[in-house]
Amino acid sequence: MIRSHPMPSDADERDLCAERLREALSRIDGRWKLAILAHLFESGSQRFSKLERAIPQASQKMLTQHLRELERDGLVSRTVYPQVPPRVEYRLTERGNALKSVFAALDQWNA
Amino acid sequence: MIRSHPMPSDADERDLCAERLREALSRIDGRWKLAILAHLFESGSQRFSKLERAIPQASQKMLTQHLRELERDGLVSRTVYPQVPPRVEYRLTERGNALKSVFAALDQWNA
DNA sequence: CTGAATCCGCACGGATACTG
DNA sequence: CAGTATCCGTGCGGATTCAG
Repeated sequence: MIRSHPMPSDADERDLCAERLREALSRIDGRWKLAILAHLFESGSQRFSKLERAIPQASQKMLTQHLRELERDGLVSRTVYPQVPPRVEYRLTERGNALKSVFAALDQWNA
Repeated sequence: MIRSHPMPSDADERDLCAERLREALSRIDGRWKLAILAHLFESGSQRFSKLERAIPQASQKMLTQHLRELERDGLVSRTVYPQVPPRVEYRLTERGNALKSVFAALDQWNA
């Protein structure tokens, strides 16, 4: 008989683990995401124009796009203050802050 | 007077740090690198054909290419046994093994 | 001020065929 | 067995323009 829910083999476990890690990495993958996160780590919260001036090499499009992805993945929160001119603040979520330990491990490995 | 070797500002430090982290990440970035590393973590050492069968979704080209990059970056060592048919073994270097702590941190964050 | 929309080039990865 | 070599499609990121 062929099981509809076969026992996961060691190979399956390993491959799934690699896949999950890749998924995790994909959330911080992007030309300017680390730079964005670094600025938010340091300042707690930044409005859009500040980030723009802080990372001048990044185009407006990429900044917006990366911020949207970071927001979608729950690493960054976006707050719009209803006023003119518009004002939007980005800050790290708890999950975003939890990345510190990952970066610490990575930095240590890198040294 | 304009210094030829200006003191690095906090901003410079941060940006450089982000750059270094990105460089570190780039070494494990690649569609199949994590899968390769996972197999090597588990088995210690694998020959090319074994990896090929273990990761059938990856094309031969990508497997070779990623292995070359992992070797160039000092994560994996490549040993050729001069015989016919040829036999090549890949194994993790110390630096490659040291990635375990990074993956552990990443996995914990991911949970 | 904070975006959205569009066009474009290039690098990455996939498919296939060939080689020592 | 363990690769090269080649072609090709897609997606990411950059530059520019428009909008609320």
